[in-house]
Amino acid sequence: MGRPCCYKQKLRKGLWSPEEDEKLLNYITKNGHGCWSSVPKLAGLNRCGKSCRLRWINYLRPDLKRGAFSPEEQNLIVQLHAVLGNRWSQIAVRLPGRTDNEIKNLWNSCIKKKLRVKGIDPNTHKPLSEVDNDHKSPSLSSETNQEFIVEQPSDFFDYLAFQKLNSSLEHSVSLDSSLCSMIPSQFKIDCSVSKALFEPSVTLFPPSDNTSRTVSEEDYVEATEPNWESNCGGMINNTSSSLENPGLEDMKWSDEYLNASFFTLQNESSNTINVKSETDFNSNTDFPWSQSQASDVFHKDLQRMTVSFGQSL
DNA sequence: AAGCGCAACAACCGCCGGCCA
DNA sequence: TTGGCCGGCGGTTGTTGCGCT
Repeated sequence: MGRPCCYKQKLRKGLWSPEEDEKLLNYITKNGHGCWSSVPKLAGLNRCGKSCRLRWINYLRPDLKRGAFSPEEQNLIVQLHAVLGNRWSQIAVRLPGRTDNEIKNLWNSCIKKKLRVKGIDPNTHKPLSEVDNDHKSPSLSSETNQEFIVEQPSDFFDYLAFQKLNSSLEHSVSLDSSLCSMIPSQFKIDCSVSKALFEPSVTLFPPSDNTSRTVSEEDYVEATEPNWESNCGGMINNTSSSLENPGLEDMKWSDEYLNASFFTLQNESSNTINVKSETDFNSNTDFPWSQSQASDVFHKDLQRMTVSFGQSL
């Protein structure tokens, strides 16, 4: 555990030369990567397999999108971060052509700062003033570099990052019934009794054109003056399935769940904001990776969620 | 021109989980 | 069941380029 790879050999480290890039690119183009540990030897590189893998994934892969992140992409990252936290690889799956490393760097170097300037805590996606008041809250270790760590099962809604109780709704968030049924039983009371209000996904940029967007224009939050009261909102719809399903611990991660929309944001005009389900993403013909790969990722993610909340669903 | 600070990007490190003998 | 190997992930550090003084 933790042993540096290829520690016995004197392998080259640091920046990659154009010659090394060419060797690796040529080799993988012709042969595929196969077992990464054998790639450097076969490609004639004095690098460890891990380094080759990273170079390929983050730089040489032909399906990478080059150039700056668009405002739409940045908004999407913020929205996804609110849901997924620091799971960069999960976020990257939803941004075709972008790598987890790239997104992580953008977040740490740029987006974090922009959110703070706009008075939003990048860890919790709450207004900074609220976060200050929440310092005693055990739910988030915001003072450490372990961002967005859910420490208690009771923080299920913190995990979803839209947590907020409020009775005045203009926008509602309704969990898909199938997802609601996955919520561990100890949270059911929140589903059925309280209106768990969801803060909106924060956007850094106003919609600039009519390109495909995850969030409808009506739901754009004026970033310069965040109006949580009017934009937050929603409740986790309790459904009969969630109440009447007594055997959560026996529940399996069936295709039905995997194909279900993760959740849907609704505003009063019935426009919907879909946080796309894996199925939606898979249907994107531009998506460079296989459906099974993406599905696996989603499956894994959901399993992690259950582990996080100490339940086997 | 030199020095400095900062932002962006690239790469490494340590850990974890899955797989397999 | 156990231990080693491997790939993947997220945090962190190092490097580079640019603007400012």
